[in-house]
Amino acid sequence: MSDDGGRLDRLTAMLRRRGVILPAFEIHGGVAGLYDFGPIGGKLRRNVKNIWLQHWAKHGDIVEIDSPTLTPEPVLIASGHVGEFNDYMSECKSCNSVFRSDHLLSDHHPNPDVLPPEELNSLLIKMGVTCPGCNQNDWLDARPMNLMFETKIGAMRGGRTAYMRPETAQGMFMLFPALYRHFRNRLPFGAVQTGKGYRNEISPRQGMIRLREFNMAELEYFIDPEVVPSHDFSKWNSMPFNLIPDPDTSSPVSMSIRDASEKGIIRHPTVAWFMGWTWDFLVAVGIDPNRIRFRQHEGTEMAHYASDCWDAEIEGSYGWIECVGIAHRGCYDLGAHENSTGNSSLKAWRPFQEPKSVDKTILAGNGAVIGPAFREKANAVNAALAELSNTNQEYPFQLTLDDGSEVTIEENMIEMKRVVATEHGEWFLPHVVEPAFGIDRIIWHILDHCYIETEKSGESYTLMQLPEFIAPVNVAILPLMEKDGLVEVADLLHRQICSISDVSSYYDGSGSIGRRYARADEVGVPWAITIDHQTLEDSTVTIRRRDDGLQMRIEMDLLQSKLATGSISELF
RNA sequence: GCGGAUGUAGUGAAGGGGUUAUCACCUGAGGUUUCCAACCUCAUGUCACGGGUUCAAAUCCCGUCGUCCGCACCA
Repeated sequence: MSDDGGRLDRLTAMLRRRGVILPAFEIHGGVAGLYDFGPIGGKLRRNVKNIWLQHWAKHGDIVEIDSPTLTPEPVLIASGHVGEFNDYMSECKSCNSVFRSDHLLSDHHPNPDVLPPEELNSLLIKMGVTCPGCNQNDWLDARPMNLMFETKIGAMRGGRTAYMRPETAQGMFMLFPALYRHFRNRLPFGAVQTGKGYRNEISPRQGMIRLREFNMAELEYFIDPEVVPSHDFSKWNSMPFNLIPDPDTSSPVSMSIRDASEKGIIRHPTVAWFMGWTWDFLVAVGIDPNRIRFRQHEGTEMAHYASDCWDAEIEGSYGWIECVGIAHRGCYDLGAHENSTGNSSLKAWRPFQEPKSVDKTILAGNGAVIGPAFREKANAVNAALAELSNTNQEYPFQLTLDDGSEVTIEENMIEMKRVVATEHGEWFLPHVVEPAFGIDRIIWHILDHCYIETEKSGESYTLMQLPEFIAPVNVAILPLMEKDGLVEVADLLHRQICSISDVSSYYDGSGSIGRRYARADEVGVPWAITIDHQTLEDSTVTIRRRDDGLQMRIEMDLLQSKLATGSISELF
């Protein structure tokens, strides 16, 4: 937290005053961790989301989907969220401090996070673990702290338990079969989704940084783990990234992502490739490139699903904050959903280069003997026999079944079978690389980085240097005075500009012209259009550039066509 | 969840058991003004919510909720 002389306070006050971002439900007292996007903020978020979507859509193999926020419990049990977000907490009876039970036991057990609550309780007593606050050993029973919002599907009693989704990713996994068909069974492909996620944080702090309801934007990119990807890193070659690898393997470096990938610091090329695209996106929407770094998760902090994870962190008024997580999730999710449902539609087909002829001899059970001998276990015995690689057994031998039990196999139970088959390919679980963006945190840092406090004729002056295509309002329409027929011309121009798609304008006729320029600058309007008496004569207006106040005169028709094509800046 | 601080116009602050609650900026209306926060006049609050004490509460007390800081927690 840098001492910024109150800049953070002035920025948040401005964001409230101007309707960018403000606490939600304030007249009822407000709720921590819930924020409104006002008229300016709402459009800003829309623009950021649209650019994000377009950033991925242009790859050609990534499509947008949308799935419910309300998620039935079994989905989140399968994904591991019900277990993972159920950290157990122990409360000290004498001083009421609360700690994570597994953290208290970290010196007494190799991995206490796997223990059930009864063992946590007994181990706390047995090991004499004392409260870090008051040094007493007197604990209430550990109870789960579930960070998900729970609800019921079904209005009456006995509905199904559900949760508000803690991430959007599961929706993409549920849609894997539809995506696989959509892409004609060919990997790699991806799906993106933007929307709300929910986490019932214990104590949300730091404004927009930790929210209870937040905007996320996630991409799931499905790949074949056996295909070595050939990504083109050339556009980032001359651009060293600030990398903070897992301290166990390497120390912070500044190097190109291609080199980091080739040296194995980034463990998978596709992760490196998405780091590049992530960097492009962040810079495009107005994040200061010098205040971006990528930090690799250490083994211990890696989420339950990830095999490598890099966070894009952005430096702002709250220090370095992780705003994007790029995780290699392996086949964890698709496998987990297959296992818990028994459904096998989450696989992809990998054809062999050449069809494989399989000509092998296997041990097959003789049904007439095995059936009567093992009865209900007969199927398991046959399955275990089929998996035996050694067909030259000495009889009798012990066979281990899937459930761990052993049976004795006699020679008369067995028939040698020769199997001839042609295999054209195989089914496999795709791996997935997931870049997950915290939209609110990114928007916060855009505002933080673009908020400029300067001086103008001795007075303090603020301006929001948003990139043009992010700006919530594209142009401000300002009649020099509200009389002599200037209002009518200005109002018509305003409505004409608003009818151009993806262009927004606001009309401002109150106060001096300088004051109105200042108001527009404060919320980052890139262009201010002034209607004066000359406009009435020749249909020209002046256009002023936000960042330097430079003005030029232009015909209204040309202005509109330039706005429609987003090419105003070419005029200067 | 614990401890401390705190809640007064759109924003930021001052005040404080007594009738019309201050200040600055902002915002709106009118006037004035021919291009960078000019000026003049006027307007906007039941002082977080609920209860209590009192003749009288924005002020004192209790509770609730929120916010900030510290602790703890945190993909």
